[in-house]
Amino acid sequence: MRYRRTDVVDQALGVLDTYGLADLTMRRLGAELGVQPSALYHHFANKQLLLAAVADEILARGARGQRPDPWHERVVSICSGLRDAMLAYRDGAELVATAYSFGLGARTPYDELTAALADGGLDPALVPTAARTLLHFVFGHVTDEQTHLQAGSAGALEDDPRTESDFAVGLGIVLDGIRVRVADRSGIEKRRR
Amino acid sequence: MRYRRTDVVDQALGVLDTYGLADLTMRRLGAELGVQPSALYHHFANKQLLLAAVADEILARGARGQRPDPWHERVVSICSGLRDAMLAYRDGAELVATAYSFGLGARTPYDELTAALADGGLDPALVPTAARTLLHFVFGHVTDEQTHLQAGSAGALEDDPRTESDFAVGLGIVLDGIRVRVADRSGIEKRRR
DNA sequence: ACCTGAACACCGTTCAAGT
DNA sequence: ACCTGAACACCGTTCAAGT
Repeated sequence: MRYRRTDVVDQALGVLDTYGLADLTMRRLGAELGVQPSALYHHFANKQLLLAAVADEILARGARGQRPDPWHERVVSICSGLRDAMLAYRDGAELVATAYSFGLGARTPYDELTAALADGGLDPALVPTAARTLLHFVFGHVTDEQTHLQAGSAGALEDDPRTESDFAVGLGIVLDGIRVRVADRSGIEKRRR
Repeated sequence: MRYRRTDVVDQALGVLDTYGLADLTMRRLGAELGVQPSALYHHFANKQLLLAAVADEILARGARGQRPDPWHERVVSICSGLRDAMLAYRDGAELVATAYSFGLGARTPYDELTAALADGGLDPALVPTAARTLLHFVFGHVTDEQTHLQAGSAGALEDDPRTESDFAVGLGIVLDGIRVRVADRSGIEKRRR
C-alpha cells in the first residue's frame, strides 16, 4: 500500500468525478486509498497544492497536439480545448479556475494564448490583458455551464442544446474585440512604411 | 439581543471585511453577534442563502443612480459600478460571483446589462450571451485583482498601478466585440429600407 | 521514503426545549 | 418570534513514532 504522487492524483480524479469537488476531502481521499489522511501530507504540503496538481492533470489529459495556423483559429482551438478538458471531469471548471487564480497551475493555456496573440501581431502591451480576458470568459462560461448541467440533472428541462453554440458566440465576441485591435496595429504598421 | 435578518447581514459584512470570506463562518458570525450559531438558522435556511443576501447587500450599497445615455457608455457604467461595489469589501468579487453562479442573487447587473444591450439594438438572440460574457469578464477580472491585492499586501511590489487601465482595456475588448454585432445589425436594418 | 495514531482546533446543520 | 444547549457527522493539519 505504498503510493507515489501520481497515484494520489489519479485517485483524486476518481473521487472528483464520483463525488464532486465538495467531497474531495483529504479524509475521503485517504480512506479511498486505504491510508490515513495524514499520509497525504508526505506527498503534498497542503490541500491547495494537491488540487493544483489535479487541475494540471485534467489539462494534461485534455491536451491536443497540432494547433491550426491562422492565429485566431489557434485561439479558438486553445479555448475550445480548454473547455473540453474541463468538461471531462465533474467540477473541472471550478477546480481549474481556482488553481489558476491562486497562481498555482493551469499556466499552459495562458502561455499558449499569449504566444498565439503575439504571433497575430497584437500590440505586446495588450497581449497579457487580452489573454486573461479570454481565460476569464472561458472559466466563467464553463463554470456556469457545468453548474447548470448538474442542477439540470435533478429533473429540470432547460437549456441543454443552447450551450454548444453559446460558447462559440461568446468566444467570437471576445475574439472580434481583439481582432479590431490587431487590425488597428497593422494599419499603423502600414502607415509607417 | 434579538436580531432581524438585516442585522445579521450587517454583521456578516463586518466579519467579511475584517476576517475574509474563509472566516465568515456561521459559528464566528454567531459569536460576533453574541448568539448561538443555531440561532442564525431562524433567519436563513442555510449558509448559502445568507451569503446570497450579503452579496445583494454589497451590490445595493454600491448602487449609483442615473446611468449615462448612449448604450455603450451605459454598459461601461454598469460594469465599472459593479467592479467598484465588489472592491469595496474584502473578497467581494468572489462572494458576488459565487452567489451569481448559484443563481441566488446578483441578478440586478444582469438585468441592467440586457436592458442596455437591447436598447443598443443588438439582436435579441445575442443579448443574454453578450450580457453573460460581460459579467464573466468583470467577475474574473475583479476576482484576480482582489486576490493579487491581498497577496501583494504581504510585501510584494508588483502591479498595482496597472489594474485600473487594465480593466478598462479588457472591458473595451469585450464591448468592441459586441459593437461589431450591433453595427452588423444596423447594416441589415438599413439594407431592408 | 512512506505511513500510523492520536490529537488540536475547527466546520454546517438539526432539533427539542425554553421565553 | 427568536434563541439555547447539546448533539451529529464531519473538516485540514501537525507531529511523534513506527517500518
